Amino acid sequence: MESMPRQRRQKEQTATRRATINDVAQLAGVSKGAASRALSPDGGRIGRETIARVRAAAEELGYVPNIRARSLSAARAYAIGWVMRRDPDVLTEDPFFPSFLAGVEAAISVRNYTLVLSIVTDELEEPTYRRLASEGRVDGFLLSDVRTRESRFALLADLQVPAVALGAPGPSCPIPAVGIDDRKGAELATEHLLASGRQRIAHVTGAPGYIHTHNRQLGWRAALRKAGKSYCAEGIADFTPEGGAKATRALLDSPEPPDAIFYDNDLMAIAGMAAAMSRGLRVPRDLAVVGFDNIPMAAHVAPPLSSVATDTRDWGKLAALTLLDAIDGRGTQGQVMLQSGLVVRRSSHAVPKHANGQGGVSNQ
Amino acid sequence: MESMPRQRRQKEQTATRRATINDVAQLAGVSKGAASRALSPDGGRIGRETIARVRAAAEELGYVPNIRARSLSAARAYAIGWVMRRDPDVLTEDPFFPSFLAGVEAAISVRNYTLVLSIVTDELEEPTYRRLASEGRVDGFLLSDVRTRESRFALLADLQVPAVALGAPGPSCPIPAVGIDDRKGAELATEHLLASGRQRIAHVTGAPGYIHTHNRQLGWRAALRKAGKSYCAEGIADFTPEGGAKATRALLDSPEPPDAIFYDNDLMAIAGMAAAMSRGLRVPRDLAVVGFDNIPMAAHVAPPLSSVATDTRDWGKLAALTLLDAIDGRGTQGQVMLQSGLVVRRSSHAVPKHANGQGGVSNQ
DNA sequence: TCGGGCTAGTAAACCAGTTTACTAATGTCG
DNA sequence: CGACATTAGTAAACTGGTTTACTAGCCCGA
Repeated sequence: MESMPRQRRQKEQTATRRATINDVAQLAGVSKGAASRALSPDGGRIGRETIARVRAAAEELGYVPNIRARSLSAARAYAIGWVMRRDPDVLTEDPFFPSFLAGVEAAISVRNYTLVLSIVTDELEEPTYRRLASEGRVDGFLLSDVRTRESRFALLADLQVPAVALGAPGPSCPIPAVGIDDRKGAELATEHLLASGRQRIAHVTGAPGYIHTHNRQLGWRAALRKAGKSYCAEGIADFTPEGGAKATRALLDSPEPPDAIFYDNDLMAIAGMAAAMSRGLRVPRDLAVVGFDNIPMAAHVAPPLSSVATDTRDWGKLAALTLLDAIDGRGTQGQVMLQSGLVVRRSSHAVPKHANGQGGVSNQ
Repeated sequence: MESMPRQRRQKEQTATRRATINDVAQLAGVSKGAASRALSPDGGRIGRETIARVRAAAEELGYVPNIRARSLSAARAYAIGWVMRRDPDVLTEDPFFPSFLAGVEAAISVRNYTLVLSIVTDELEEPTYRRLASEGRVDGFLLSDVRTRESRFALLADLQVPAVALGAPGPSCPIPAVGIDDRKGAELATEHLLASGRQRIAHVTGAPGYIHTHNRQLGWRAALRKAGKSYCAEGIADFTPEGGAKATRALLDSPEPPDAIFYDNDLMAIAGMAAAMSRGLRVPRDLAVVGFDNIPMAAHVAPPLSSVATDTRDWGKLAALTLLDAIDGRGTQGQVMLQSGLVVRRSSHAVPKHANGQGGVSNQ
């Protein structure tokens, strides 16, 4: 009784009550149905003069349609969901986040959609998808961090909700996908290191089991193979600074240490550079480094970090648009790949020929 | 006609349709209203035996209440909103984000609430608040990045939607607030630098106009005053690595350069360290550095960065709980301040006495 | 045995929209 | 000039829940 919603049971109350379509209809002197059609953009079967009168009334009352009522009637949530699974102790700052979200927002807000975001632990991932879908909270999902063995495709088929994968999951993927060309990006980075004269180019991976980790690995390998290199030391890490630092130390401790390392993201690359430098190695002279993501920080560490760059904002925009299309039944089944470019900074500069014997200390 | 939602106009269709409360009531052999009450947690006026029968029926049908219908009837969205204003070109990675969100999610999901997140540009901020509120998309807002001259308080009062401020906006704030003690944190950092023997402790601020920027400035000043220091060089920056680097260079160029800098966040501190080191300064010997936020990266740069740490996950949780209380009318009007601690790493280590004249080069 | 209070349940109203079924008015054509 | 579309509008049904108003049945005491 005491927790009853304050807005109930009041018809003619003094307090400001939000105008409903009934109010608009009454003011315009038409029926509720006519008002509804006059306000809908594709308003069929309604006179031009009536449309004007209704719209004027709506304007005057400051009428904003109640999305809850519309949702119920249209059997739509006018919202999309994004469930991010994040290990609670590895809640690293994700550069992907803000600009990707800004892109999503730009795309969906003009269609009057909103984004429902959940950050969940492993065991809550599936229940969260189920809840959002079966309660009718969202009309579709963005699927980030697609795994190589992806259980969510089956889950979504079961829930009968459209989705768009963020990444390049390959031809077997049953849903549309919008991603960056990880493989190509990794190839670019590796080729650049080769071109700058490096002989032993190692790789520090992101967390295993993810499509993007896998594709970056493929790109690195392909570039090495094309160049006829057999050296292919690799450290398995997890996208975190700590993991990157550890993997770097392990590589440097190996009998044949690398003279260049390509990292699957910038956070690891920055931590890796720090680890190498704290052992007295000079970057880029003794060790060249390239990262991935091109976070704002990359340009402002010492030395500035080369990195593979993508327009994440565009990515978010495109992914969201694709999802809205899928929701509307205009399913583009294909996969879109955004190109990425390499931003070269000092961390991977070539060592000048004449400088080769100059400082002449360390591992040479 | 062709774009008509597929689920309409079908009563007895073979395709799987989600069970409604009518189905449950029918299966249990009771009326719709009885079923509703039997399923509600505080189900009054209903027999124990009936409750059991209805619940069994719901279980059998895999019934999940439709939030859209419930929303309409209860005049609640069962969602909270978070509108982040972000300059599109300064979409820096925000360490605050993921763990804070995880905390929010943990708090609201058990109450069956969801989070609606918007990242908007300046001019879209107010319209977004208006839209989310007047459409009835959300029941309340989290207000981040509270400004010193905050226009959103009036806006929210106008919209008649509860909100919780994330920060410590001071006693004049008309809504409850949950924040970290920025002032205390900054004081801690500054006192630590003083204790490590630094004489000229400068400050690089975050973007001006924000409460937390202001409070950190107050803390820094208070610590200096308490110690009787008159030196108080300050660079105005904006929380971005680039801004931090620029401000650092300006401070170092001044006639009386600092021997320590306290930065308003880690991103700036890391970039600042890099800028200083690229000029040949040694950290911590020539310049001690302390940041704020303690992002995971902080421990993995060279040298490892000292920083003011807060449990952002707890913060998110508490803020969300406070907002839910406000939505339910159980308004705690007060302000909660979470304590933060200092994590000391190498970037601010004291210079050993005997080492003072040892390297004996630079600015001494 | 009758009226009063209590319990458990039903039918219907309600939330605020959209859509359907129907009707009145107008226009067109044979 | 009457049959028939077409158009513009109304009233009512519908979305799927919650809540209210009402009723039937039971126990109890007078």
